[in-house]
Amino acid sequence: MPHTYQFARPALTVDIVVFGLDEDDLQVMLIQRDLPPFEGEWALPGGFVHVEETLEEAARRELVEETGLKDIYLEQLYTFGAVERDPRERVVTVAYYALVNLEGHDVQASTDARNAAWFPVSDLPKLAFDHQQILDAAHARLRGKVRYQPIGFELLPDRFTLRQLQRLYEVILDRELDKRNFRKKVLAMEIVKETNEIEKDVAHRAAKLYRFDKRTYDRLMKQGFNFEI
Amino acid sequence: MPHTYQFARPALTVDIVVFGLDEDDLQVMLIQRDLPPFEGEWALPGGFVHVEETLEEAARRELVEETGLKDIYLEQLYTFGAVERDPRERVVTVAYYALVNLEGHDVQASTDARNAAWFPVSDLPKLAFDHQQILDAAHARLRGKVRYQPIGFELLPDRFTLRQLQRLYEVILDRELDKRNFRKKVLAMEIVKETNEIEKDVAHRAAKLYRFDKRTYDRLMKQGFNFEI
DNA sequence: TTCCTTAGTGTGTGTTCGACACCAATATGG
DNA sequence: CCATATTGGTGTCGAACACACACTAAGGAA
Repeated sequence: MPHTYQFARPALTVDIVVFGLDEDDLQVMLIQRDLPPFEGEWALPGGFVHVEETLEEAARRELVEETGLKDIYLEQLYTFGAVERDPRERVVTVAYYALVNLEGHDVQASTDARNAAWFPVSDLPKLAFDHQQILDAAHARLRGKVRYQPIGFELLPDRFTLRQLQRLYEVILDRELDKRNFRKKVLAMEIVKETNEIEKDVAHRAAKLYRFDKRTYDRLMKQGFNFEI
Repeated sequence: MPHTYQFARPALTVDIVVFGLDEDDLQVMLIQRDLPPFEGEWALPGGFVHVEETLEEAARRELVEETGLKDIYLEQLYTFGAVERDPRERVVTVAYYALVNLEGHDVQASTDARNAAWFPVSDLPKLAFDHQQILDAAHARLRGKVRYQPIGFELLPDRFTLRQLQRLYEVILDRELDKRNFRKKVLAMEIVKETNEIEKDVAHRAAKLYRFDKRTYDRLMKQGFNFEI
């Protein structure tokens, strides 16, 4: 069923940078390509935008198809339109980034006959197309955003310890933070609430579990704040 | 010369929100449409992306064609992809925003047989398509960005007074700032340099003219800073 | 020369940032 | 059961910064 237009049109795709938090690493979900070009190389999940779906719908659809991930935090990153970024033809891609916590979501590493896997951002394989550039942009955005928005909670399980939250920030910012100052700051902005529960099955003193205060969280998410920790 | 593809493709356009600074208002450049749909209504400058040009090239080309503006500060804003945003067919648009100073650039209000004009953001006509939404997003971005990047200098002439700079910030942030604290802060970050010149033709004490220190400016532009004034 | 308008300048107070060290609780292993 | 290893949890002090605030200086206009 061919479609004809008066002027040539670039193809339009979405690509998604999915960040996940491991015990001590920031990870990214990659797909091994089973078709040329770049056959066998690793690439970001993504695909063509259908005419009857929005960009975000396309991103969510591709995520489910290729990785099984759904109902996750997703945000538009940037649109990449270099003329030669795909060797076959002109392809413009709208990049999104996603945050998931590796414990909560059931990640089917392989669906759609493709090979999917997590890689630590600090040790990535060579990526197809300009996907390294897209990933760098997403990482930079994450680092920048964390300073003025309470982003990143999506990377943690529902109940978490303050230590986990701190490590999240340390991994994203790539530097160590002072424990006392961190706790002071986080508690002061009232973004988390103590629960009655404590950690289980740890070989040391168990930490209290916290959860976000959704109200404060959403408010700060909108108006921004200053997290120069 | 028709072009045929196996699957239907959305059309791809760029739209540009051009901000300019008047004596006391933040303004936006709009184009009056001479074709349906929305014939006669005002819209953002923009147009189709050609297959052999990048997105930014398309934005700059359309700006020259429709407003005569060139060599200006331009930054990608967001990509809008709602299915029904154009009543004719599926059109995805990559929005950019631009900053110019109204004194420096020779703005041909009308080129390309179209009617172009500046409007204060506080008093806009009804806009075609979803352009009001795009404009709101650009305005929000400008307000947000001004807090952590020395953006906005592009809105001023080459030499300017600190009073002008302050009014720029006041207009963007939409609140009054303390003169002494403002000057203290701006001078402390060494982003501007005093010149030997002073204002001319003013009916009161003439102010010193300043210009940016390009080195500091570019550095802060990259690494960001904190402008919670 | 008087008046009007904007330019230009400094201090003090409260708040926040950032550096820094020790005891508490629990599991493990001898 | 005692020792040890590991992480949890807490407070203070000095420095830097944010913010509120009011008067004199300069120049043109009437």
